Amino acid sequence: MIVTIDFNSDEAFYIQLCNQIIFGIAIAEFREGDNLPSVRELAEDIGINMHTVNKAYTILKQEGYVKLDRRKGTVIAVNADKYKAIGELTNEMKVVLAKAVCKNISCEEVHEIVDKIFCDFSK
Amino acid sequence: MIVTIDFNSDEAFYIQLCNQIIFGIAIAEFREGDNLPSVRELAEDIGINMHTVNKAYTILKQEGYVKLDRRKGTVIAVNADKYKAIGELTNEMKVVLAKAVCKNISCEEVHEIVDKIFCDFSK
DNA sequence: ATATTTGTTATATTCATAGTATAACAGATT
DNA sequence: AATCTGTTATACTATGAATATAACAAATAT
Repeated sequence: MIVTIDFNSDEAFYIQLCNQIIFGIAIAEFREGDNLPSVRELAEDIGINMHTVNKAYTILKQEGYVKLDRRKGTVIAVNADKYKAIGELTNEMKVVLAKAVCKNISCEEVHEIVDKIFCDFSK
Repeated sequence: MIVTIDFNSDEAFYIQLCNQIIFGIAIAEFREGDNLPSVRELAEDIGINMHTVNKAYTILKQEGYVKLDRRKGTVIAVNADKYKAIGELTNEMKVVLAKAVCKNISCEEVHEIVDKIFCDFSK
């Protein structure tokens, strides 16, 4: 998978990295057990500092998307604490859906968007 | 509506303000034409600086949730550019739903969460 | 008319975070 | 022994968040 950085974005580099790797897992381009490039290698590839990549990896580890394997390095390992995940998802959705309601987007229209996104992930 | 600030949150004050006011519109606690407290009054009430409140109001104006009425001050006025709103909603949902997919949350479970949140808004 | 309130703008300061840079360390591999 | 992994420490720069004081134009109220 090709990880890229938008240097003009107002989003922090380490956030962009986290989101792209999570995206990669969602579309199954990264699979359980796959190892990510080393912090130094990835930093070199995309032209940013090693510590910024390390920060992203550390967060992904805390949030249960990867783990450290002393043999391979950082590998994909999703800790599916579903109960916790649903709670976090609900909170994030509240903010997003409040905007939708303000803009007169209906519940049915949201469902359509959800279906479309899920469909995109599985192909 | 009572606007509050979580001083221990890692979210910026002005972001918290924006989200709460958007929330207030979504649950119809704020209605079209209602006027918000003045920047100085609200800042005084919640114990933060005037400019921080002004920053939130400026963003809400840019994103089409309020407008300036020279007579009343800042009033609720939702600019429902639905086409644009759906595009923004879709982008925000992609990030949130990617996490959901990683954590094995199904499309149906997301629909249930969406319904529950929409239900909460309309009461 | 005068005083007050509205949002807005300008300037300056403090503080936290993001990102970079160089260096070193413990485990594991080659 | 040399090389790779993530990790930690320290230091620096730049940017944004939040505060503080001050002033301005437009509208309102007395």
